[in-house]
Amino acid sequence: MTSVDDEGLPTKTKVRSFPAMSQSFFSDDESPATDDGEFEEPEKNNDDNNVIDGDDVFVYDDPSASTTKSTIRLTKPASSGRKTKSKRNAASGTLSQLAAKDQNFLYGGNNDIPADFNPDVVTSMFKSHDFSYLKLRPDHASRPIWISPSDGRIILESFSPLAEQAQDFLVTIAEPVSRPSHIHEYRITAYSLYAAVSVGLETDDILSVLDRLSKVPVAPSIVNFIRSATVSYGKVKLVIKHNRYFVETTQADILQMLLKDTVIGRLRIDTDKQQQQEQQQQQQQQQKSKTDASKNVNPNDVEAMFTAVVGGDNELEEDEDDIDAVHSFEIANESVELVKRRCQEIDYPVLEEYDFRNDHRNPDLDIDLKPSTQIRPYQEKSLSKMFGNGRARSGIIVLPCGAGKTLVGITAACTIKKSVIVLCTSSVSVMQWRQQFLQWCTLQPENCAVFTSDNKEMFQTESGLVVSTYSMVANTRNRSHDSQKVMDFLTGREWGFIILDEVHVVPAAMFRRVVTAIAAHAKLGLTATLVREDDKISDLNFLIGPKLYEANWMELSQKGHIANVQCAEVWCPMTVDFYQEYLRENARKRMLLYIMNPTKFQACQFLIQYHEKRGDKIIVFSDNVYALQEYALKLGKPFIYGSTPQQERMNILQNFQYNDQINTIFLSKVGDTSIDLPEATCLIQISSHYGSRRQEAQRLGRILRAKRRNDEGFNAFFYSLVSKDTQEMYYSTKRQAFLVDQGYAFKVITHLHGMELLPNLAYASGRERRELLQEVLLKNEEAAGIEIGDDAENTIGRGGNAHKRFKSKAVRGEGSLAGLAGGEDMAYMEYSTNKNKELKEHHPLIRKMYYKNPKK
DNA sequence: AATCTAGAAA
DNA sequence: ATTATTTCTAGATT
Repeated sequence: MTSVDDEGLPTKTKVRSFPAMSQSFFSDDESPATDDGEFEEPEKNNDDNNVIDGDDVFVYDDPSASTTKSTIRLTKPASSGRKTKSKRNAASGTLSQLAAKDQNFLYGGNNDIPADFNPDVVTSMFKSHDFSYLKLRPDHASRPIWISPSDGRIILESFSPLAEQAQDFLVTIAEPVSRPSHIHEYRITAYSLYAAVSVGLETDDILSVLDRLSKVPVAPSIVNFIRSATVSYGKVKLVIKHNRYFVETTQADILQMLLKDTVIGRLRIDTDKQQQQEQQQQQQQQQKSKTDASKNVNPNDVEAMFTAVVGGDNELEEDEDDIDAVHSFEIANESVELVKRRCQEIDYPVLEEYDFRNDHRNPDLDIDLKPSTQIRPYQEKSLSKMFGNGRARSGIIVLPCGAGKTLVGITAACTIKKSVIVLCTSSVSVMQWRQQFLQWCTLQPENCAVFTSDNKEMFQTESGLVVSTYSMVANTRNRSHDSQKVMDFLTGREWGFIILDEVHVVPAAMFRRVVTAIAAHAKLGLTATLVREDDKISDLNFLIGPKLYEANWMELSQKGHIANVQCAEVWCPMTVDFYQEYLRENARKRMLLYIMNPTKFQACQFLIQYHEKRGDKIIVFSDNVYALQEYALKLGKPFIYGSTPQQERMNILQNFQYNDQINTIFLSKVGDTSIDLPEATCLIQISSHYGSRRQEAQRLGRILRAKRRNDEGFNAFFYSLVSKDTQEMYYSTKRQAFLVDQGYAFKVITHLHGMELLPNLAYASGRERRELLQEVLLKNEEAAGIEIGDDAENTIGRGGNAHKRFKSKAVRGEGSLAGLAGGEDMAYMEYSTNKNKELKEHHPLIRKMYYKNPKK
């Protein structure tokens, strides 16, 4: 059953590529091991290897026994609570790491943790701790979770009868870390607890439910952690009054504490004299005491701080007089972010709730869902987290693409019924949001304004909806006159509600400005992928609010809300020629070589043909524009990339959607965002942006909304084509991490059965392959800055980009322009011969060395 | 009014 | 540690 196509590959390569995926354990449908004693290795069933549709087309690598074993060992102490010494040496990792095929070791050479292992992803929980002292409860088998006493990590057995309830509960109190099929991992953090309490759970509820579900008694360390994290919640509020921000608390001692805080105290600003409120005098007093305190007290000296607070008799007396009074001080709009961040650090996360029903200062907006609008259960669930106590809570809702994020936002807006502002990433989605609003609810078009570069409207009524882009609002550079007018309008009023589409972009320095620029009582962030490759994602906690709800992709797919997707990674061996060059070139040039790998091209061609026959609509993604054009032109398929004019794009997309003859399109990065793609059922990825998990997930999302999803046994397909033994394999693993955490299992396909038999297979002959190689090398030279006039391919593309390139060429001199006019073939010839010479000049010994050290 | 260009930013 | 590619807007040009 297993067949590996290793023809023509260096021996070294063959050996190193053999260890296969370890996630087979998780993707197997066999029931996981029980709790009594040793885990049993799941029986390997070779028939199960052929997963896709039962067709005899794809052959997968057999899971290697050793890898599987180490995987199983790891899960055991997690679910049973018993950990023995012998198990500590197993490689460690989060479940995501375990579930993903661990390709890192391909480069590490052994099973030790490679040096480039990301410590954020992998914890040493199973490696350095011994939990065998924990006593299992007699009825542990019927309890589904286990909690690590050291770091609040929770392991859930998702096959337990109680799993579904437990999952609902855990999603509320903890962050989902990884949710493959059998074992789920969560983590309790201060912020997740804050979110839990903010949706209405009491400390004792949390503890008692945890205790009921846990296989071992909940450790005192965890109990303490939960108690201390939840006790200070909700004491500090941030409210907007007349478009200004106030920090509020009912407890004077907390106010004292905040004012004495080194960060927050300084950010307090004097409240306007005209705006005097009853607590004005109090504030002055407190300010005095604050300055006193900060004079005398070294902020680093906790002891002194404490006595300063306790010793301040006069304030305390005052406070006792009016316990019910609200103490507050004003902060500037710009300081909001700082204050929120600081409050979180000192464990007094600010509460941002909007009591919209009792807000009579801001005019209501006449907006309601149309009666025909249906809300799905999970959408309702996410909204119930937001409006849990009759108020609007700021936070983030995470739903996969195609699951109806827009409708969630609209429903929330219809609940609050105040002026709404929607921000999204591109002007295309601006129009979509507007259209969706008009489609799903009773909002009148005159209440609905759009603010983009070529459309600057304001609503004339006293309340309404504005849709805009982040860059439009965040822009600080010179604005046009109209733009400035609209901006003044946006910043000069109070907004009831702000919807931030694709929130994961917000933490970027530029986009976070919008959060401070616009005063909104309630904020809702929507996203499918709450991950970034930098560490800024946690900033969302104080920029917007806690994560209110995160859908389980697998669950939605099982219930038919999103399509069921088969993910596969196709390993394409490099041809000998290409691998030789690959080993020789520097990192930058290597990329083109592994993307243009002829085997990969063939695999792509084969997959397209196979799926077109099945009647699938196929999208091929390539980040690299050169490769995109080469592939598309060679296969005679339409393609869209950045500089494809709008008209052309529409044309191609329309054809793709309705024309039976056009079943495949090629897309560059533009397909990731900003294009409203018609539905596709198959997706092939030939090149991608390094290790971006977000991009991978976003691309997968393109096939989740397929209408045929409810057909019996319908599957959508997601292929990632990877050149074997190249950098690409490493990136590929990183990219998949998010999806693997969502429970997707990537199958590894090492051989596409019948590919060689494909008629008119591209690059079947050695001559064609060499020509391609030369072309690619030529392209490399050009990219490195050598002037040659080989840009002819680009002009064939449907892009308006052509002129751009011509222009840049023209600057370089008349000679290259002449080449463009018709001499390009000559250029090819010339460089081809040069390359050939270079090839021969390499000493055989040197080549051998490269084989030995493929990393170099 | 459409189209292009530059600069910034992701 | 960082490229390449793409987007966005405002303003100039046709």
